[in-house]
Amino acid sequence: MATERAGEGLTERLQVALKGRGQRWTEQRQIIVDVLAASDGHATGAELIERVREQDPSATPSTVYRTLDLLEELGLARHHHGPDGRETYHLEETVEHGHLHSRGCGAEQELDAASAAPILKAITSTTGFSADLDHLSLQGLCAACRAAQVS
Amino acid sequence: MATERAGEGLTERLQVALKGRGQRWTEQRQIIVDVLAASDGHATGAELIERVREQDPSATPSTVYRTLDLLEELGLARHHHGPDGRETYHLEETVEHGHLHSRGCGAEQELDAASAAPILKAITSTTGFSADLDHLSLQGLCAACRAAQVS
DNA sequence: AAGTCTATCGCAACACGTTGCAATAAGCAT
DNA sequence: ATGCTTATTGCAACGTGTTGCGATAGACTT
Repeated sequence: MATERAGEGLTERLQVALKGRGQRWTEQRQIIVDVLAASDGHATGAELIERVREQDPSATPSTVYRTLDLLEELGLARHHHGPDGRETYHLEETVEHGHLHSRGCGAEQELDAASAAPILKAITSTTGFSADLDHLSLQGLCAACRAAQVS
Repeated sequence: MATERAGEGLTERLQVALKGRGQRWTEQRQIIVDVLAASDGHATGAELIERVREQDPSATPSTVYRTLDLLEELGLARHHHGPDGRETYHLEETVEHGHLHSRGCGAEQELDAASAAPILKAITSTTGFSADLDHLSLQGLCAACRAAQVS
C-alpha cells in the first residue's frame, strides 16, 4: 500500500498541456497529481498538503495550493466549498457531481448528473443561468430528517 | 450620517429571547445588531468587524463572530459562503434569497423565493432533499455570458 | 556545453475565521 | 447596596488559505 501513481495517460496529458502554455512539469506536480488521484473522491486542502508532505517534506502550502489552482485552470481538478466554507478538491476524472449536506444529520450525499439534470434545467428556465454542477453544494434537510422532524 | 438604529422592536425581541435562555444583553451586541441592520443586504465578516470597530474600537473579531453565531442560533441572522468560500451575513429580516454567481463576468444576482420555487421543487422531487434557499449559492454562467460565449 | 530567460519554489507575512482561557461585568438573590 | 454566579469579553494562539519576493532550477538558444 502506498504511492499510487496517476494513470500514465494523465501525466502525459499534463506534460503536453503545460508545455503548450510555456509551463513546466516538476516532481512536485507529479506528487500532487498522484496524491489527488490516490485520494479519489474528496479531500480538503489541508489533507492534501499533509499527504504531499509524506512524500516530500519540503513541500509548502503555497506550492500545493498554487498547483491545485493550476490543475483547475487546466480543467483537471475542481474544488467546491463545504458548508463550513472549507475547500474540497477532486480530480475531474471523478464523475461530475454536486453535493447535498443535510443540516439535520450532517450526512453528505452526492448528486449525480442524471439526478441533477431536472434541477439544472429548472434553474436555467427560471433564471437563464447555467449552473456548474461541480459547484452545486446545497444545504438543507434530507428526506430522513424531514420525516423525523414532522414527528 | 451614522449610527442607524435597529428597529426598536427587534432589540426588544432579542432581549427577551436572550433572557429566556439565561443569556445577556450587552452594549456590544446592540452595536453588532445595529451594524447588521444598517448594512442591509450582505456584508462579510471582515466588513462587519470594521464597522463595529468604528463604534467601539475595543471590539475584537472573536466577539463579533461569536455574536453572529448567536444571532444565527436565534434565527435572526443568516450567513452563506460566496464562491471564494468567504462568509456573508445578513439579517433574517431581509427576504430569504439565494445567490447566483456568474463565473464569466463575476456578477452576482439574487434569486428570490418566487423564482426559486420551481428549482427547490425540482430538487425535492428528484432527491427527496429539501434545500435551504438561504444557503443556495450557485456558480455558473449567466444568460449574457452564455450568449457571449457561443460566439 | 554554457548562457539566458522565466516558471516554480520556499519563505515570510498577511487575511479571515475559530478556539481556550483568564479577567471582567451582567443579572440575580440577599 | 452588596455579594454571588456565570455569561461575555479580550487576548493570544492556532488553522486554513493567499500573496509578494528573492532564490532556485527548467527549458530553450547559441
